[in-house]
Amino acid sequence: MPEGNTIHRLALVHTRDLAGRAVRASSPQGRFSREAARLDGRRFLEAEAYGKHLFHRWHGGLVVHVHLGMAGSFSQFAGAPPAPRVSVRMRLSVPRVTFDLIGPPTCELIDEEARRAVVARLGPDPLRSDGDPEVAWENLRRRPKRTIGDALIDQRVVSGVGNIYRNEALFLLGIHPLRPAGRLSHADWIALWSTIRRLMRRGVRAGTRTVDRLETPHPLAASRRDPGDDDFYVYQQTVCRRCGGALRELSVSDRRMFVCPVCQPRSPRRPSETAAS
DNA sequence: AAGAATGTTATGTA
DNA sequence: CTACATAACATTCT
Repeated sequence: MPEGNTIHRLALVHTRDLAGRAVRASSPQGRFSREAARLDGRRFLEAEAYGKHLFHRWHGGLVVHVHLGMAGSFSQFAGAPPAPRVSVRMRLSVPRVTFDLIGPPTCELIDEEARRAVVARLGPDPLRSDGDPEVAWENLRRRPKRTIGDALIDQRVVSGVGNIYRNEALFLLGIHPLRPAGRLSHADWIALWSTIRRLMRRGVRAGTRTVDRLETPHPLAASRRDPGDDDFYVYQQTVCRRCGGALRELSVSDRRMFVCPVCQPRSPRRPSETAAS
């Protein structure tokens, strides 16, 4: 699988809910717009992933912008679609398979300028070849008092990191999520960046990342609550895999985190790092 | 069966 | 301008 900037050729079959009604415009967040519905029968040129965002470039400089949100996924089905849902159905031009976009995602038709505006608000993506850890490091240093756990899922700092990745990455590096970002050394950050990238690559392989997942025919691996759950080091676990002690559960940025109080000290272990700011 | 969950954003407050 | 909190969104799983 190529590194970052993955390009796929797609064809949009239709944009309707599965009951056949035109996709509705719902909340400001759930932007299934009528414009998107007008895409019927026309073709995408390419698709690109940036962080958690998908951009399907299209004729006339238009771009279909998709975000899978929290529960969203591309699901594959054979034959008749399941119960009526709001969905966007697309057909890949290379493997001839139909996918449905299900969940509370956004799907909107934008132009190239708006696409650039979306990307401009995002921090570097560790999975992309243009993802620069130094840019993220600067983003981090601009917010030294924030906790690293909070900063990691801020898409303006780094893009693509969600709650599970931050849990796993901070555990692997022995960093407490409540440690202030300013207490991380540059070396800490570089290690964190590559750990995140490694975890993301594994996620892609397991089928948790949308665009790349289309290349990886493992539909069963797609559900997070399927067998893959056992692969988590700390997320939703109770015992530390490193020291065997009990994990603690705490809320960071209003989301659950699992932390080993022994292996993830709140202050850096080495006294020399206390000078780093 | 009610509640929580992988995420973002609009809104308010400090 | 930053930061923190809250609710809302649609769906699935516990």
